[in-house]
Amino acid sequence: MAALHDDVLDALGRRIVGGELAAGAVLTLDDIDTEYDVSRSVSREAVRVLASMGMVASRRRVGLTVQPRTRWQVFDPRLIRWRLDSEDRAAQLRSLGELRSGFEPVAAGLAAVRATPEQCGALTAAVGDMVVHGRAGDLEAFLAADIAFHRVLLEASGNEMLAALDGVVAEVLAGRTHHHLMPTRPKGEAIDLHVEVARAVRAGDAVAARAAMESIIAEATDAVVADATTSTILGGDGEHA
Amino acid sequence: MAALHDDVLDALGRRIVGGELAAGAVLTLDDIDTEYDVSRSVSREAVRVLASMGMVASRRRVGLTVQPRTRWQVFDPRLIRWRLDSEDRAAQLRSLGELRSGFEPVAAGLAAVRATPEQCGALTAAVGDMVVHGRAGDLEAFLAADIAFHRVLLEASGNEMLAALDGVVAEVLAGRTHHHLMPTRPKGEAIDLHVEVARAVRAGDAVAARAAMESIIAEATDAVVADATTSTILGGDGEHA
DNA sequence: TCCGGCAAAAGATCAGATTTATTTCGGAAT
DNA sequence: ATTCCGAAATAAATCTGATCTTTTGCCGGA
Repeated sequence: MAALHDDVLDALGRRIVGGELAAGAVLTLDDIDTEYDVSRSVSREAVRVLASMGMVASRRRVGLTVQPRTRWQVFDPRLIRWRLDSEDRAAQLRSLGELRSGFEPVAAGLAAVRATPEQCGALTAAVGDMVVHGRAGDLEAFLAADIAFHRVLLEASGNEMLAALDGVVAEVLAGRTHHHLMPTRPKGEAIDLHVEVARAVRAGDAVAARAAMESIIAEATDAVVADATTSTILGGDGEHA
Repeated sequence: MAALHDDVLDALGRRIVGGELAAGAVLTLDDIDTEYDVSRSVSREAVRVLASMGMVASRRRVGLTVQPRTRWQVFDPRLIRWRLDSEDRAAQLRSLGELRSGFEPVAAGLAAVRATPEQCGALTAAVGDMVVHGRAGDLEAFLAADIAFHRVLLEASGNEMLAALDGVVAEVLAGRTHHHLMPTRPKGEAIDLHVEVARAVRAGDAVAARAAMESIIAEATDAVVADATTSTILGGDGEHA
């Protein structure tokens, strides 16, 4: 399973995100052919995708110009992944968090109106898992249940654009857990809020679902901010290269 | 300015969005070469981008399989445009509207905290234009000012993902105006709310900015719903095939 | 019935020809 | 002598047709 052009795409994407290839830098297909020892169509296909993400622009006689960040399609999951893997991680998580505070309450409100019985069941099941694993202190299992909960909720919103953001939410939750921005044992009140969202959705209470979700996000934001403050006091968060 | 592969990409994208090529349908590069009378790398590059948007998946010996909608990268501006140009327009506008009700209030709140003096000035100027053209009943000029207002606000949020949604908002606003989901003359109260957002941002009042923006969206949603209801009563909205 | 190898189908890759936009150089007019 | 215009040179993307590789379905034998 080679996927040569995919390798080149990934390598170039990371170099651009990482800043090695800054905005305004120019390179040619020939450079890429030589550097990665691939043929024309391989470099071309990689570059074509990069161009479709707004990261480079190609002009005859000039070459490929790296575009400024304002042109990037920042909702592309690949780009999000690259940024999360780079020194940009903190900024990316902050952006995603702020975004989430906007759309997740809306999704909760819509889900209360539109969720099918099956989705209500899945939501309840996920909450049950969160309670169990939260009490047991199994962070990975808790994370999985948390991700499942939010995924079902977004899907139940009946809005395909909100549903498409499930990957974003999963990344944020996973990032928080794996970079130790979570308490060693999930807080009881956070879990209670998830229980409340599930209840409100089952009851068809959009206002309550929305309010509970807003509290979840607010609580999460506070937790991250508190941790960041602590890290700063302690002299860094250990994430920078 | 040929851009052969871009033509093929556009044609294929529209066929998939339009439903002519439904999920599960398979086609081969050879089919594309023949049908559009282009050579391999042209079809390949078009397909590569389509694959990066989650619309098709390619497998050796099988060909290109059109993917179900749940796999699509629905935040890709190209896909949004295709959907807005297709019979899917109503659903796309609804999705975008719901999404907007989530993130625009957040953006307003952040802008109140982060907007630079220049951005405050641009916001005030845009609001001024809205007032003038709204009173004059010049819908196109009003639309342009409206779009400018929201663009500046999103940019002032200091969050590049929110800023990247400016195209989405512009499409929604333009779609509403051009498909006559707006009153012939913009409502005074809607304009007043924009004035209030600008004032709150200048004053650094995040809570007020957020609240005013929520009112703007709610007002807009009501207007569209009211129109849709009227259209239904009148026997259809003219958008269905 | 099950296993292994053969052959075809289709995507993946390659080397090379073509097109186009920029730049530069030469000549003429000022 | 300088500036302006146009044509030729050139660099780089774009496109083409052929070749390679992998996957899968089929067939024959155990």
